Amino acid sequence: MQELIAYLLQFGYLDPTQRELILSKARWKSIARGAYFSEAGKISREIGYVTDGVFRVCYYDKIGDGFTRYFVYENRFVVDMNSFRDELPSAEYIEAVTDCQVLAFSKEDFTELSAIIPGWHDIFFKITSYVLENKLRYTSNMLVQDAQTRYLHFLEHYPGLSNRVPLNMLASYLGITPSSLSRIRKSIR
Amino acid sequence: MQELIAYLLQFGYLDPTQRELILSKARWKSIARGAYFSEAGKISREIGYVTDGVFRVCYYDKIGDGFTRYFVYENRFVVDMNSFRDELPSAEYIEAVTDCQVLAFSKEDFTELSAIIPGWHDIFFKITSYVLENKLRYTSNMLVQDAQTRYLHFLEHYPGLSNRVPLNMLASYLGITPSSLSRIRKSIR
DNA sequence: GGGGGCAATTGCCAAATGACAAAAAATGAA
DNA sequence: TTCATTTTTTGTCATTTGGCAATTGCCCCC
Repeated sequence: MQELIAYLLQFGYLDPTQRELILSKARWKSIARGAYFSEAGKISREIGYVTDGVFRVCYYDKIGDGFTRYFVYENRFVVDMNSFRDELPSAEYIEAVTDCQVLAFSKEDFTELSAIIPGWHDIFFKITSYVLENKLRYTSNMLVQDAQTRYLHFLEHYPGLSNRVPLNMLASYLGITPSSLSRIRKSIR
Repeated sequence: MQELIAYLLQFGYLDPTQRELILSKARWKSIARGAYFSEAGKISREIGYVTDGVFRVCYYDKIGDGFTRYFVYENRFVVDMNSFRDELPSAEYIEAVTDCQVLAFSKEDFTELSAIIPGWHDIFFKITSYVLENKLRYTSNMLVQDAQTRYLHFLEHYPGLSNRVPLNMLASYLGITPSSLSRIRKSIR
C-alpha cells in the first residue's frame, strides 16, 4: 500500500495523517481475468490503484470484435474518468487481461477525501491531465508510424507488457491485424 | 466574451460576481498566422480561450517536417497544460494556422482566480479531463481505420475545418501523406 | 493423456498507402 | 501585374498491410 502513497507523493505533498486517512479508505479488490472493472452503459463508481495485473480499456463493434484503446498496469490508476467524475454511463469497458488486484476507492470515499484533504483535488488534476496528455501524445505519434515501428516503440515504452497480453489485444491497440503483428514478431526474431 | 462564460458554465456554476471577476482578468491577444502561442522549450505561462481562428499543436522532427497532433479552434481553450500547470518547458509548439484572437489568462491571474472562486479548479478539472479523454478516444479510434475513413470522420466531426487548414497539416494529423490525402479528396468528389 | 476450442502462425493474393518526381495551381511579395 | 515560392495534384512504381483460409500450437477441462 506504500506504493500508492509513493505514487501520490509524486504529484503533491501529503502529511502522515493524510496518508493514514487515505489508506483507511482503500479497499482491496480482486478482478479475475476476463472480468470487468467497469462496463459500458454502467456508471463507474470506483477508482482503483492497480497493484497487480493488467487491464485494458476497450470497446466492441457490432460484430463483437473488441478494440483495445490502451492498457493499464501496476502502479497506475484505473478508472473511466468521465463516468466516475460526472456519474454518467461509461462508453467502454475496462477488462482484466490478467487476474488483477486493485486498491479501490468508492466515489463517496473519494469525494470525502477531497473535502478533507486540501491537496487531493490538485493531485488528481495533475495525475489525470499528465497521464492523458502523455497517452494522447503517444497515440498521435503512432498514427504517423508504420506497424513495425509502432510495435518496437511499444516494446521499448512498455517493457515486459507484450508478454502479458494476448497478441490480438495488442494488435488492436497497435491498429494492425493479428496476422501482421505475428509476421512482425517473426521478422524481428 | 459571453461565449467564454457560456463555455465555462457548461462545466460548473459561476455567480454573476464571479463572472465579472473572470472577465476582468481576461486579456485580448492576437496571434498572426504562423506565429506561436507556445513554443517547445519555453514555459507556457498563458491559457487562452480561442474566439477566432485555428491553432495546431505540433512538433518537428530532425529534418524539420512538422507533425500536427491536433487542432484547436473557436470556443475551446488552448494551452500546453503540462507546461502551464507545472511551469516546465513545453514539449511542442502551438502554432496559429490562421490569424487568431484569444482571451488570455496569465498563470498569475489564473492562480488568483482559483484562490478566489471555489469552483474554478473543479471546472478546469472537468474541462481538461473531458477534452483529453475525448481526444484520446478519437485518436485511438483513428488508428484502426483506413485513411479514407479517417478523413470522412474528420469532415463529419469537425465540419468546415478542412477548408481552414492546409492540406499538409491535415494530412499529418490524419497520419497519411499529403499525396494520399489529395487522392482521397479527388476520389470523393 | 486425449480431445476440443481458442489463439497464433503462415501462405497467397489483392488492396491501400508511401516514395519520389514532375507538373499545375495557388499564394504572397515587390 | 509579374515573378518567385509554396502548396497541391498527379503519375509511376515499390512496399506495406489486409483479407481470407488453412494449419499449427497451446491451454484447459474432462
